[in-house]
This record gives sequence, structure tokens and C-alpha cells, in this order.
Amino acid sequence: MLTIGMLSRKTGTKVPTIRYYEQIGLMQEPDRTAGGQRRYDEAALDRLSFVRHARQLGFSLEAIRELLDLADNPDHDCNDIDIIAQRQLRQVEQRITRLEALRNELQRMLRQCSGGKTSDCRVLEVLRDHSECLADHAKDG
Amino acid sequence: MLTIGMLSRKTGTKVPTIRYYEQIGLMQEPDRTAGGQRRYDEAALDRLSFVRHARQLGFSLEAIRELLDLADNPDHDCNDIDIIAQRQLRQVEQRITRLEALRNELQRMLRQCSGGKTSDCRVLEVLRDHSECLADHAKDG
DNA sequence: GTACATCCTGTAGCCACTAGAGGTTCAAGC
DNA sequence: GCTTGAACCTCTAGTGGCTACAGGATGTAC
Repeated sequence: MLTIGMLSRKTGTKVPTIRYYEQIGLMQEPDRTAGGQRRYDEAALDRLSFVRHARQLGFSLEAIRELLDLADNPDHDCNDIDIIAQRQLRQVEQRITRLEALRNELQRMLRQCSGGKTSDCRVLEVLRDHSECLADHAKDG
Repeated sequence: MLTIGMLSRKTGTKVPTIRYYEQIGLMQEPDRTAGGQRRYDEAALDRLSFVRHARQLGFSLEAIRELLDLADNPDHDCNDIDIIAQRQLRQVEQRITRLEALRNELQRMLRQCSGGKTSDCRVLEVLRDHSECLADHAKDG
């Protein structure tokens, strides 16, 4: 049996985060010692590893909840899982596209800066006037 | 003079957001009518446009606060502004790199899925076992 | 038996807003 | 002057995904 601290170290999850996951029902309530301290088994370790890994891949806790429900139900159709992962992929791709537009705009802004006083700083000028932008980053705010 | 609603429409900022910016000191307190309603001048419009645009470029409110302080001080050295923008650019680049790793991992995961039941779903398997990952996305969490 | 690391609960804070309740003011039309 | 109704006001609470702290209890090694 693992203490919450051991589980924390094994999964790279902070202790309060584990308790938080329990609180929102993502992790099941573990056994307790006579004194009330949590003790975890291997299943809890697996589940938390799954959650952490999915978080690292950018899944929301809500999406992870869905994935866990599906995983708990081994006869379920794999398509449902696919759909969640596809959705996640699309979101990641959208974020990349958006960030690339921002990067280009920032680079353009910085290239125009030639030092001097802030009164004629190109960075500030570009920020002041959106119409100078090449990117249409305003749309996807 | 502009009402808060007009300012909202002109800048694409929601009304409660404008009040929030005032509350945290990013926008100055505007004049009020006898009845207590806010009335804005052109300077406020410029300032809010600046803030919105910088937000769209991904600057944090804290960074925007710094930029506004520098902009208010036209004799300041432009380098300080450059540093903030460079920092922002680096952050954006890091986020892109990280998201690209996530995208690749998600794509790889999805390519391996061949339908069937969740009991032998590759997506779940990859999520269960981080060691199957090619990307080292765990590092930059 | 004692030291002390780890654990417990509960509350509050972070960012950048957003939503809602419940009430007031403004401007236009009659 | 009066009514209507959109827009305004303040205040509080909620969002996601944690994180930090206070103040106390427990577990374990020596």
C-alpha cells in the first residue's frame, strides 16, 4: 500500500492535486488507516498515471473523465474514444495555428524596432494600432 | 464622451471586462455622470485598444501593465520594451514547440487505432503507459 | 518516549475573466 | 411631464486546474 506522498512521487503529481482529483471524483476514495490517512493500491497508481499522462497531452479533466468512463467499460466501442482524441487533436492544431500567427506578428514587430526612446518605439506603435497587423489574430481570440 | 457600452463595441471588449480592468488598475477611473455612470474620452479608447491588442498577442495583464508604464514614460529606453516583447516571443515559441510534440503524439496514437472494443484500444493503452511515448512532453509540463 | 516528517481538513488565492441578482439611470417617444 | 426599456450600477460567486497556507493529527524510526 502506498501513502499519498509515495503516490505523489511515483506519478509526479503534487499531493494537493491528488486530493483535488479525489474531491472532484476523478480518483476514487482510497482506503484509510485507523488514523484516517489515505492508502493507495496499484489500481489507484495506474489510474493516476493515466490521468497525468492525459493531462500532459492537454486533455481537459472533463475529457479525461469521459475517457476513464469508457476505459472502465471494456466492451464499449472504441470509436467513442477515437472521437475524444480527434477532438483533442483538432484543438491542439487550432492552438498551434493561432500561436504561429502571434509568433509571426511578434517577430515582425521586433524586427522593426531599432532602439532609441520609447516615444517612437515600433512595438508600442504596433500594439496601439491593430490595423498595422498582417495577421488576423483578432478573430480567434 | 463614450458610455461603457460604446467603448465595449468600439474595442470588442465585454463591459464587465472593462470594469474589471478598472478594478485592477489597468484602466484609469473615468469621469462619471451625475447619476454615477462612466463616461470615457479618446485617451481611454486608445488605452483599451492597446490593452486588447496586447492581450490578443498573448501578453499577460502583468506584462501589459509594464508596457503601459513604459509607454506613459516617453523618454524611457526602448530596450525595456524590446525585452518584454522578446520574452513574450520566447514564451510563444516554447508553447508552439510543446504543442507540436503533443500533436505528433496524438496523431501517432490515433494512427494506431484500428477500431474494435475499448479493451484493446491503442489510445487508452498509450495513455496508460507513458513509456510508449516518443515525445518527451512530460518534461515541459 | 520523543522527534519530526508526513499526513489531515478547510479555506483562500491564482489568472483573466464571465454570469447573475437586484436595483438605478438615461434618452427617446408620446 | 411621464413612461418605457435599454443600458447602466454594485456586489457576489463561479470557471479550470490547481497551489498555498493554517493549525492540528498521525506514523515511524530511533
